[in-house]
Amino acid sequence: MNNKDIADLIFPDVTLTPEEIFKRYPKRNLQKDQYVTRFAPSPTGLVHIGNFFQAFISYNLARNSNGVLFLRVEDTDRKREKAEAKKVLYDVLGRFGLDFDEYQTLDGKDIGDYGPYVQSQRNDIYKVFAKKLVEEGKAFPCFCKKTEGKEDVLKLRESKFDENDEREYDPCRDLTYEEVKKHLDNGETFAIRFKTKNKGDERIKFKDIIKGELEAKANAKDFIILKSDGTPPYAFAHAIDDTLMGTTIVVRGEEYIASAPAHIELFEALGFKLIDYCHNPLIYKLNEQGNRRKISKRYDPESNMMFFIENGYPNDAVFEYLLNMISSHFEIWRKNNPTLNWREFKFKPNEITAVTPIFDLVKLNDISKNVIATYSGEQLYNNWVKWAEEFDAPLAEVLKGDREKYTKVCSMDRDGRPKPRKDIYNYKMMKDKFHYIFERPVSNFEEKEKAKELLDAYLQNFKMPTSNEEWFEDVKQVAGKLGYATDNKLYKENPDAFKGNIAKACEFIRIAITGEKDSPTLFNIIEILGEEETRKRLSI
RNA sequence: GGCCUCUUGGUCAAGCGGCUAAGACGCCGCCCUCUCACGGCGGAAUCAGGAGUUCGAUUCUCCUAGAGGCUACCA
Repeated sequence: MNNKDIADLIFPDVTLTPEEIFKRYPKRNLQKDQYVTRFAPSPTGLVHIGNFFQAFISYNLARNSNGVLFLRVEDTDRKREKAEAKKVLYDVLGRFGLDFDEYQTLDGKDIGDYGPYVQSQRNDIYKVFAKKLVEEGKAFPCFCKKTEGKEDVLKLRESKFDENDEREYDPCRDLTYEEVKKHLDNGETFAIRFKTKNKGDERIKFKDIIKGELEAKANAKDFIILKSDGTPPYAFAHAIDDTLMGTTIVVRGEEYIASAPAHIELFEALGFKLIDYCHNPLIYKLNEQGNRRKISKRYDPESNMMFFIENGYPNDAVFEYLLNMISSHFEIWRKNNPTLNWREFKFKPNEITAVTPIFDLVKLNDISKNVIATYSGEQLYNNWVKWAEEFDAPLAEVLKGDREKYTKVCSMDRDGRPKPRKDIYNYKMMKDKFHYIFERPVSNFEEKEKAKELLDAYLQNFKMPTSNEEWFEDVKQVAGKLGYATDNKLYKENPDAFKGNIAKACEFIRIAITGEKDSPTLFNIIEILGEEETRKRLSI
């Protein structure tokens, strides 16, 4: 009895051979610089910014090289699988408009020739290769008790710390046919483990596109390739799928560097060609002590991509921010090409920054301000309404109730200006920003008497201005008569001779109308509010 | 415990053996006769520490420290 018999014993249903599988996955027809990349998330119920970051890198590599981008859903961990999770994944991807060349639709239709693009539908394929490895003596059935969950693992690890042996050979690695049969007859379930050929003292060199040449201890562990429920863990699925699907470059987080030696040994055992790895840094945040820590879904709302949607950041702002983290050349490129779409920016995988970026909301806000500054008032209005329809329905009704008015609000200090205002970084903040448009503000004057004097005088001769210049002339006249300086130079030379300068006079009007000391050009606001409302606000 | 990765101003960073060590965000000051914003000008602020290689190290090597990752029938 040999390995072939053991293989047939444990995989009686598997009749296909790897060759037959390969026939279903013909080699892709590619030019030499075209990349085939993939996004391979496991559906967890949210899209994490770190995963999205990888997706976005892959997206750019594929698009910039005229290559192929596909989506593969890695739903092999049934314990973590959540209902609706896949829907969430597709929803978020769709919102950001990341389009894939190949994927499976939500209702289960495969688009592309290399499917199924969902791992839970590929179990038959994995088994064929697992059986082959068993036949060749490169893998074996293991009947040991499972380790499950983090706590098990921690305990296991502690017990291992005492041993100096680098090998982790499994007790079941040399079971005879009879022993396997006996376990089976007892009704025991089994997993399939890879049988490492290493002894624990070998070293291995491998290449990472971002980090360069790496060296590490070679794998010396009989790791699982098929769990007892018949599904493969990450390593095995990765080897099979990325080979069959013709991936040319694997973008994944740097937490996988440590397991790369195991993956390489697996590829070799399967007779597969190695695929280029591109281990990108994880995204971090700074904690209170100033240390880095992985951005986490528990404490950092911005780790969830929905954060940006809910707060109304334009997609392009998020993309530009991500690009900024991917490559420091982007910022310079952007400066030199202020009007081009970010999609025009090309980068090579080896140019991806090797150091862990820290998520910086302030920086994102700055980028977002610049993106929003390129919008016309009308565009901004439309985006605002679209956002509000989903996240602030009452506001959406108000905005839609007077399209002309609110388009004007959005146009203030924007349309017809070579250098528009840059103080809006998301749609959510706009309601607060323009609160004085929606309702009369509370006005707090530091010098109420003086303010009233000026406002009364201004109101007395008030007529709706037709231009900014006209408006300013009116204010100057009224203020001048009351003893305000209309010439700032004169005022600076001798401030005591005046009640204040024209800026002071404007401040009173501004506070009366907006409740704020800062606002867009007052003339525009008066124009939007209309004569009646303006008069009301001027009388205090 | 072992293995691996990373370390330039507050943050993001350029640099790839020879520089007064770019630039961006943030901060501060000045200018721009309504504020804010925009814009312009200017300012403070950085090579984790220690050895070594070299005529010369931010750059190469080693050590130390710090941060992070992996060490699951999770990805």
